Amino acid sequence: MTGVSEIKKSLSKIHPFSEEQLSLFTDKLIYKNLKKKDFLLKENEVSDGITFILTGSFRFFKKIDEGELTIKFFVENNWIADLESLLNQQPSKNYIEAIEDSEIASINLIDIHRLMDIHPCFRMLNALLTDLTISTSYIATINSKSPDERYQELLLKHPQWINRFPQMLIASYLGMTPETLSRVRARIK
Amino acid sequence: MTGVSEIKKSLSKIHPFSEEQLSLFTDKLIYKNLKKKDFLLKENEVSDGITFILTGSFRFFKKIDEGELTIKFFVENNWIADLESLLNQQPSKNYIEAIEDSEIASINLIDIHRLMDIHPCFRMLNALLTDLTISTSYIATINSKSPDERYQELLLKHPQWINRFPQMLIASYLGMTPETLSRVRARIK
DNA sequence: TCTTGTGCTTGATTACAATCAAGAAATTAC
DNA sequence: GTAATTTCTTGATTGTAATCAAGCACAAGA
Repeated sequence: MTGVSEIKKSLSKIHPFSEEQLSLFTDKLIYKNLKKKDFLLKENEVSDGITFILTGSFRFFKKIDEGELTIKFFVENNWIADLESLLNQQPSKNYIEAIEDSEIASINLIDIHRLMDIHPCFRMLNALLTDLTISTSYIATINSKSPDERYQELLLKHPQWINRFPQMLIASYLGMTPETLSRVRARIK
Repeated sequence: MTGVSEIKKSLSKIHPFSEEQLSLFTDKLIYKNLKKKDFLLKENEVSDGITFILTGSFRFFKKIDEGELTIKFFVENNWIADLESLLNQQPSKNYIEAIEDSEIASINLIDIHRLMDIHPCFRMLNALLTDLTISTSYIATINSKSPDERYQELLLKHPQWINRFPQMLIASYLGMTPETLSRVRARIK
């Protein structure tokens, strides 16, 4: 039970790869278990590939002054990476940390490039990158909505996150203090 | 004078393409002139390629409620695109508008793919995508710095922008009202 | 089991940017 | 070149989220 089928399913969504091609890809995967609070990537490290989350969850955050700013959450059956660091092979400005104990499978950038060289169709893997970008919607929400609206938007888009992750992290993601989030919650439900 | 040399220079920065390869690329370029306030991309359109700015400037923004949120500025000798729309070929949630009269050269996504199929080294074009992402630093600044600090950071990073673009756009980029920016400027210099 | 610590809530206060408003300056249009 | 429109500045006021603070709930650890 390596969870390889979920990975193949994920790849099949972006392109109708043949079973043989899928296996070429999954043969390159490196499996790992991370404990809660382990880091997948730290500031100044260079991201060396992309990681599929088999089980568990992660947060993508940035250290600022004394605090931390949570930029994204990632849960099982999704790919995760620091795009800025990965594409230009430059030191990351961010952290990726396991929120829960997690099982992951990673593929190296070098192996991805080799695959692309062998089968041009693997350039379709680029489509995976979209989910790794910071969406303009997120910025718009943070920037122009009230705390109440931001929370309600999260309730709509990712209701599962709210009970799964500590409120301080949710608050950080929504760009407000834990106190404010607590009051928002009291107001809303 | 097509400005093709600037484009070759830009490509050479990401990979040592041969002169022949560079020409294969530039042969596919489509040139165009845009007037101030013309749109390169509008909401719900699907981005069909990437564009090199030969002269002029653009702003990447999103409509929110009654207003607009400027997310990025782009000036000459840089590539521009809506990554989210381009990679997944989905309708854009954003606008790209010329701030000044501009000359541009665009290459189609289909042509990029063809190039990648012919010469695997063209997969290095992916490195161009980094500049098109929204950086976590931007979010951190918007989210955790005071208006004064945000302005000073812009003074350091992009001093040329401040006189080149209208203050209402700068204010929108810095996530504050034009009134606040005006007061910040009065305080700071 | 008790202790220690972390996370969450609630309260009081404060700081500060948004808003509303009006006039000046600058740009655009005719 | 003048009029018209938009942008920028300055002022007064207000709303609201951050901050500071204290107590509670719960979990982890000894």
